[in-house]
Order: sequence, then C-alpha cells, then structure tokens
Amino acid sequence: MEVKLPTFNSVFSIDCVIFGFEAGELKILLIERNEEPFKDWLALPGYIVEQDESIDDAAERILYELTGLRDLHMQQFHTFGEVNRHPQGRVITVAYYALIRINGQKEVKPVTQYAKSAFWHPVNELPKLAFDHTEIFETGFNKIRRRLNYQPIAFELLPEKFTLTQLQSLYEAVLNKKLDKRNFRKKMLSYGFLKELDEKQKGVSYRAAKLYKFDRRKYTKIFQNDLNLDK
Amino acid sequence: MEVKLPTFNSVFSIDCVIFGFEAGELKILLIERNEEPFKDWLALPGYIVEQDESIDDAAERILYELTGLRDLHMQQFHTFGEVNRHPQGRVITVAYYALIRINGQKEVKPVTQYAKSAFWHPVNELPKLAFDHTEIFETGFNKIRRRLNYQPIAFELLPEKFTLTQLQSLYEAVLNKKLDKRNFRKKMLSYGFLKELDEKQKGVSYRAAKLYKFDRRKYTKIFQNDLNLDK
DNA sequence: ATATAGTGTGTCAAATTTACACCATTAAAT
DNA sequence: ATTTAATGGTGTAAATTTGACACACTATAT
Repeated sequence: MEVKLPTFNSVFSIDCVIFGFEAGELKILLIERNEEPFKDWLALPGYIVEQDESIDDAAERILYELTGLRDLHMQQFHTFGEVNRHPQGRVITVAYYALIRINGQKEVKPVTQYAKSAFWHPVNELPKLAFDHTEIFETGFNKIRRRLNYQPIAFELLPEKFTLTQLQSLYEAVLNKKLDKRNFRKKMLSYGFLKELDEKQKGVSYRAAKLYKFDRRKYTKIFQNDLNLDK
Repeated sequence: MEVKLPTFNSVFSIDCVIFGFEAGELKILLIERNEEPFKDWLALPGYIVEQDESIDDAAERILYELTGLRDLHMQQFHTFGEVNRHPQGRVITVAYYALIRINGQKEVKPVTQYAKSAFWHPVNELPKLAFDHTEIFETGFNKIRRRLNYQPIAFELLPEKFTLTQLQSLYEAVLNKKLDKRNFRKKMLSYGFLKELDEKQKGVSYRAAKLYKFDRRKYTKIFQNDLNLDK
C-alpha cells in the first residue's frame, strides 16, 4: 500500500514572547499590527512560516522582521491549535520565548510593513492583545517562571556585568515575590558559577556594588547531569 | 491594507508517546506501520490532523484509530518542525504524551489499516523507530521524568488501588535509580494525598501489602498554588 | 515446621532553608 | 565639613528536610 501525503492542510505560524528586563521591571515586546484582522491592535510578534525553513529558523526570521532583533536564543514552549483561534481560518501557531538584555539594545523597529511599531511593555497591566495572544503570553510567562529555577535564564536578561541586587530584583519580578537579601546572596554564591569581578558599579549616587559575571562554563560543569532533562 | 491568509503551507501531524507500566517495567506503545514510507517499521502512533479539529482532539482521534485506546488524558510536549524530518515533504508534528494503566486494559489493536499492529514495548532497549520518532520519544521521556516531581502523573500509570512498593518501583523505573524504601514512604505519606484503604493486596504468596488510593481532591487542595505553573 | 519473599517501621547526623538587623560606603545636598 | 539619602554587604541560630541505615513481621507454599 502506497499512500501519498495529502496536500497541505494548515497554515502554520510562529508567535514570540520576548522578555526583557529594565528598570527593575519585566517587560515583553509587543507590536502594533498593520494588517487585518486585528489591524491596529497590539499583538505578540508573529507571522507565517515558509515551507522551506524549520520552525526554529522561522522563529528567528519572523522576530527579526517584526522587531529588528537578531540572534536571540529562542525556545519553543507550546503549540496552539484550536480550530477558531484565527478568525480567517485554520492557523496553528508554535509559540517561542526568548530573553534578552534591553540595556544598550538599539531601539526595536519593524523591518517589514506588517507591523507599524514595536516596543517594550511591562508584563503587569498588559492591554488586551489580538487573537489568543494573551493566553499565549500567560503560558509563556508560567513557563519561564518555572524554568528560572533550573535553567540559567536570568543571566540572559541582565547585562553581562551585573550586581547581586539586580539579579535579585529580576528574580523577584519573575516570581512576583520578595526574597530575603542575605539568603539570596548566600544561595547564589554557593552555586559557584558567579564570578566576582574587580569592578564596581559606576554612576550611582550611593555606595557602588560589586559586579559579577555569569560563568557559563562552570555552570554547565556543575549541572551537566540535569541539563539533558530539558528541551 | 488587507491581506488574505496564504493557502495552506504545511502538513500537520500528531505523534503520541503513550506510557504504561506493567510488571515493574515502563513501556510505550508502538505500532507497526502499514504504509510507505517506513512501511513495516516500528513507529509511534501518529497521523495527520484534519482541518476542522483542534490538535488536542486530533491527538485523541489518532490515538484511537491506531490503538483502540480512548479518553486518555493527553498532553502536548513538543513540536518538531525540521524541514526534512519526513522524506516525502514538509510535515510538522506536535508530540503528545499520555500515561495509562496497562493492567486490565483490553488488548490494544489498530482500528484503521494504517497500522498492522500495536503493542507495548519496554522503554529500555527500544528498537530503531521510523522518522525522528526516537528523538520524539527521548524528548517525551525526559519531559515526564521531570514532571514526575511536580505533577501527579505517577497515579495515572498505576491501578486505582496500589501498594507503596508499586508506587516506588514506578518512580524507580522512570527516574532510573534506586530509592530508599523508608525514606520514600515517609515522604509520600507526608504529603497527605494518599488514602490508606482497609484493603490488602490479594493473590500474593507472601505478606500482603496495604492498598492505597490517590486522593486527587486533596492533592489539588494542597498544591493549588503550584498547579497553574504548568501547561 | 520451615523456607521464602516481600512488608513495614525509627533514629540520628548532615545538609538545607528560613528568619532576622545593623554597620559601611558613596555621592549629593547643605 | 557635616549631614542625609540610598543602597551595599555581612552572620548566626533555629527549624526543616534529606539521607543513611537494619531487622522483625506476616502470609503463603511446601
């Protein structure tokens, strides 16, 4: 019995939840749509996959086109396939997240005309988003909240050199709760993957804090066993 | 600007990793394919999604058609979208897992002709599988291994009434390591979601063990805060 | 009766987690 | 020069959790 593949049966898209951290606040990247449906609405950056690109490649391309951001480490987290999630027909979407340092990043700006603008928006008090993007965001946020505990994702959000207070306030923003300063530091430093630098914070009008770096080599050495459990 | 959706751009399928537990061994459900490509190969149960069904619905339908199993609680865990994962063209697949009690289950048997047979196979010493199904299996196995620690999935694999030794041997099979009997029991019982029954094991030629039940109501009460973090 | 196979139980040491408060340092303001 | 405002940086003790460890009990089969 020989069976040939059916012709294509779905439209396939990617949506991205891009987290950034700035001024002690967790933010995500939104775009203002320039197309129907949901023209002028705010939405997650997302678009349709081409036939000859893997979904991981598509995610990178689409994010670039809508925001100008490149070379992020994006990770798939869920696929949304309700029949009616797109008003014009069957569209299945794979959602990705990435975490980036906003600091010093040149301004985000769409490269194509599908979006009018792109900008950072605090994750608290998000407006209504197009399609089922609010649900996609929630799912992604829950994912990284959980992963924060077993993946070194915090360091992707911070500048290369950071203070322990910055690190803590990031944890607090993601987990949405206060942490104890002394315990937090003790714990973080005990892992042994933070490298204390000889440098201090600059430009602050109070006692400057020591700067630290994330040492990925040490991290993977320490956690090599656990690492494979993820994907 | 009005843009209409492109015509369909991909073939979209579902693959299922169905775990069962029998005789102290963790198993998954495989089928023998009856179609090219990979005719006669062993594969995960999987097939193509229809246009008018959600992916969750499709997963249930496809599993039923290939194995005769119904009403499992299936959960999506990853989407595989490499361009060349299917030799005949672009096929994106969403992988689902489910866990079921093999015990007393009537024999698995394909309902359609796409599979010649369906059967349980121990997860150790799996043969080569069709397509990228070995990778899909590995990813799924890692997923449930991790979820075992924060989701009550173990109880889906056991009969309704089970002994603590059975529960422990399931944990050992999934985590692939020996656990300490006394510590395991102490811990499990301390959670408070296991209900001790007045019944004992029957038909064993040694001291019969007490039977327990998983009390889902208590479980959700205890862990209501953590629950939302998953999806 | 006895051999067999698995059930069921407690303690102590070590490690981890939690709670908790004050002095030090710097720049800016006076 | 002094004060103020803001944050940096540090230790200890109690409570909790984890981990290591061994033997008597019970039901059945012979």
